Amino acid sequence: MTKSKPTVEISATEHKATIAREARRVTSYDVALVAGVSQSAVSRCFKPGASVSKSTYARVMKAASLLDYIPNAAARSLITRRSNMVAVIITNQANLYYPELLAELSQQLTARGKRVLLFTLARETDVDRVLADVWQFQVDGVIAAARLTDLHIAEFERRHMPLVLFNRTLRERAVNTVTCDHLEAGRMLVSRLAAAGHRRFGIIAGTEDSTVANERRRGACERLAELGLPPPVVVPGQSDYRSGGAGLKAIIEQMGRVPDAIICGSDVMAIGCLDCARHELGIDVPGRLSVAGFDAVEPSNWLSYNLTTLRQPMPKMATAAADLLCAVIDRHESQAERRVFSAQFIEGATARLTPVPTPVVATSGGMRALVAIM
Amino acid sequence: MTKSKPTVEISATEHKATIAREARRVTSYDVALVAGVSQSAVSRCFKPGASVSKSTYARVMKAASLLDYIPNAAARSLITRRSNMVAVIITNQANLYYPELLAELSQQLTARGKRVLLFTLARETDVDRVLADVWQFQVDGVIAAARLTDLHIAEFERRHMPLVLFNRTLRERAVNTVTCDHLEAGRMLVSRLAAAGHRRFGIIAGTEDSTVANERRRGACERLAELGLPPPVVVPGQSDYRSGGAGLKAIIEQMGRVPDAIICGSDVMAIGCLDCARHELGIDVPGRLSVAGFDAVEPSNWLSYNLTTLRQPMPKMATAAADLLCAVIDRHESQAERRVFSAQFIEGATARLTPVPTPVVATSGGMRALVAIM
DNA sequence: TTGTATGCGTTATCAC
DNA sequence: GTGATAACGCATACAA
Repeated sequence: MTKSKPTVEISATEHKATIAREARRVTSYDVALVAGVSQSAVSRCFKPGASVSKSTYARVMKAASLLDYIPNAAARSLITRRSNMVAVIITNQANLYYPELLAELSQQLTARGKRVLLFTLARETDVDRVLADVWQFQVDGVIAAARLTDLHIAEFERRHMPLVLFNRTLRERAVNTVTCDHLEAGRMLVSRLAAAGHRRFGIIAGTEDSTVANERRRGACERLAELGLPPPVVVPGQSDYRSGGAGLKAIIEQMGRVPDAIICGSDVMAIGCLDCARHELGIDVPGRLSVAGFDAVEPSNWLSYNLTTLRQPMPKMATAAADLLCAVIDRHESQAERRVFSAQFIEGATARLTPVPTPVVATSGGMRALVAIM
Repeated sequence: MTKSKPTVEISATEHKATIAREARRVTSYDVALVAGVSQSAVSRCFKPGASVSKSTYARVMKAASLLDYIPNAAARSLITRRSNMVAVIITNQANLYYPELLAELSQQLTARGKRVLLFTLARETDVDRVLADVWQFQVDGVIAAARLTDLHIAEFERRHMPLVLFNRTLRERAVNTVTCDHLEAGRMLVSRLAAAGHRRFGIIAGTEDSTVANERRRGACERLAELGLPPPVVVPGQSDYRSGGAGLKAIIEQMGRVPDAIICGSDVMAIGCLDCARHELGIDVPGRLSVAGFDAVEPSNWLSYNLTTLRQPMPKMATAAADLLCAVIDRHESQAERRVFSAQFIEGATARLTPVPTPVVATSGGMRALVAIM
C-alpha cells in the first residue's frame, strides 16, 4: 500500500501553510500539485468549454476551493491579450448630472463580461493626461464621454484601440458614436413653442466647450430663423443652477423686457431659471414666461417643477454604446457606425404649449409663425 | 565604415513595420533594439529613480516615442504584485444619490497613483457575485460602499486584501471604516426640533437594508425618548421621491392628524414629503409642519426647497477613505482604524427652529422638552 | 483527455 | 551604469 493516494485535504492544508510561509500567491501550479494533475489541466478547468473529464474537473475544483484559488487576471491577459476591462472616460460634470449613465454602462458592460476602469476628468481638457494611463492599463476598449480631438482619435487608430464616443461627434474622422440628436431636440422644442405663439426667445447656453449644449442652441436658432422669428437673445451659462437665474436676469436686461420663452441648455439651468423667475422676480411661469430645458433629470419631474423638457434615452444609449464597443472588441467590426437616438418631448407644465385663445388682437408676427410651422 | 552606427530613425520605422506585420504589441525589447541598449535598460528608464545615464535615457526615450511604446501594466503587475487599481464597490442607489462620492474617490485615488475599477450593485445583496471578480482582477485594495457580511470580511482577511468600508460598519470585526456619524446626526436633528417645541414626530425611514437610514432613525428615536417626548410614528420608505409623499400621508393617517415635524431618512424623501405637503395637501411648511432630511444633496438648497438638513462632508470622507486605503496598501498599516465625521447642520427653511412666541398657553409637554435639552 | 514545453512583457537580481 | 537571466502566473500548441 505504498502507492496509497494521498488524501487531498491533508495535502491541501499542508500546501496552504507552505504558500503562506513563502508569502506568495496561490497559483494554478499549487492547485495542480494538490489535485495531482498538471498545471495545464487546472488552466483548462477554468476555461469554459475546454475539454476536461468530469473526474479531473471535480478534483481540480475541490483543490482550488480548498486553496482559495482564483485565476490571476493579469497573467491571463498577458497571454490572451484581453484584459476584460473597458475604460470609461467621463467628465465630472457629466457624472454629476447623469449619474445613471455610469450605472447603466457599468451594468451593460458587466453583462458582457467587461469591467469598467473609470477615468474622470476635472476638465474636458485633461484628456491627454488620462489617455497615457488608458494605454498602460491594456483595456480592451474605451467609451469616452469627453471631448477628444482629431489627434486623440488618430492615436486610438494607431494603437488599434476600439473606441466609442458618447454624445460627442467628430466630423473629421469615421468613428463609432452613440449620440442623442441634440440639434433635432433644439429644433423640436422651438417648433412646439413657436406653434404656441411664442415669439421672443431667450437662450441660456451651456459652457463654451459643451458640444451637447451647443448643438441644442444651434438647433433652436436654426429653427427660429426658418420660422422667420426674431433672433433669440443668447447668454452664456455654466450648466449649473446658478447660471439659470443669472441667465434669466441677463436676458431680461439685454432684451429690455421679459421674453416669451427661455430655452436652457440643461434642466439644471432651467430649474435655476424657473426658481429665479418665480421666487425672486415674481414672474408667472408659464403664464407670462415659458421655461424649458433638456435631459429630464430626476428633479425635473418633481411637483415643484414639472419641467417642460426633452429626455435623452440614457438606458438605450448606454446599451448601444456597450453593444457597439463589444462588437468591435469581440468581432473586430471595423466599420465605423453612428447610432443616433431621438429625444423624447416631455410636456411638463413650465411652458405654454397651446396658442393663447386670442381675445381680439393677435400680433401679426405671432400669426405668421403659427402659419409657418403648419 | 562597416561599424557605422545605424540611424535610430530609420531603424525605428523599419522595426515598426515589422511589428505591425507580425501583429504584436510594441515591447520594451523592441525599444531596446531600436535604441541599441539592453531590454533591462529600457525597463529602468521607465522606473522613476532608477540609475540610468543621461545619454541612455535620451536614446531610449527617443526610440520609445518613435515606436509609441507604453509599458504594459499587466506584465508589470505580474511581477511587482501591484496593479495600481483599486476596486470601488458601490450600490446603484448610492451612486445615483451621491454622484460626487465616486467623482471624489476617483479624483483622490488618481492623485495617489491608483485607478478605480468600478463594481456597481443593483442590490446590496449582489456582493457575492462581484467579489469573485474583485479577486480575479488583482486590485491592490477595495473601498466598499455596500453592505458586507462578516463572512465577506473574513475572506478579505484571508486574502490579505486591504479594505475600507464607506458609511458601513461591522461590529463583529476590526475593519477600517470611514463613516459619518448618522446616529449623532439623528440625535442632533431631534434636539434642534424639540428645542423649537416640536412634540409629535413622524419618521419616514429608508429601505430596510439601508444601514445609514437606520442609524439616523435610531438616533432620532433615542433622543426623543431621552427628552421624554412621545414615540414617533415611523413608516417605511424606499429612499426615493415617491416615498416622501406616500410616507407623509401614511403618517397623517396613522397619527390621525398632521404631526409637528417629519424626519426623513434622506433628502430626496424629504423633498417628496415637502412637495406633497405643499402642493397636494396644502399644508404650510414650516408654518404647520416642519420637514427635515439628511445629506444636503444639490437640490436641497434650491430656492423651491431650501431644505433643513444635515450634510455629510463627502469630499473629506472620500479623502479619508483614499488615505486610509493607501496607508494599508503602501505602508502595510494593519491596525484597523475608524474615521468618523460629524454631519453639519444646515438650517434651511423647511423646519421651524425657534420656539413659537407662545401667546398664552404652552403645552406642558413642550415646556418639559425645552427644559430637558437645556 | 492529458501532460510537456513555451511564451506573454515586464521587473528584479545579480554579476560585470 | 549596464546587460544577462530568472521569475511572475497563466494559456496554448503539440505530442502522447
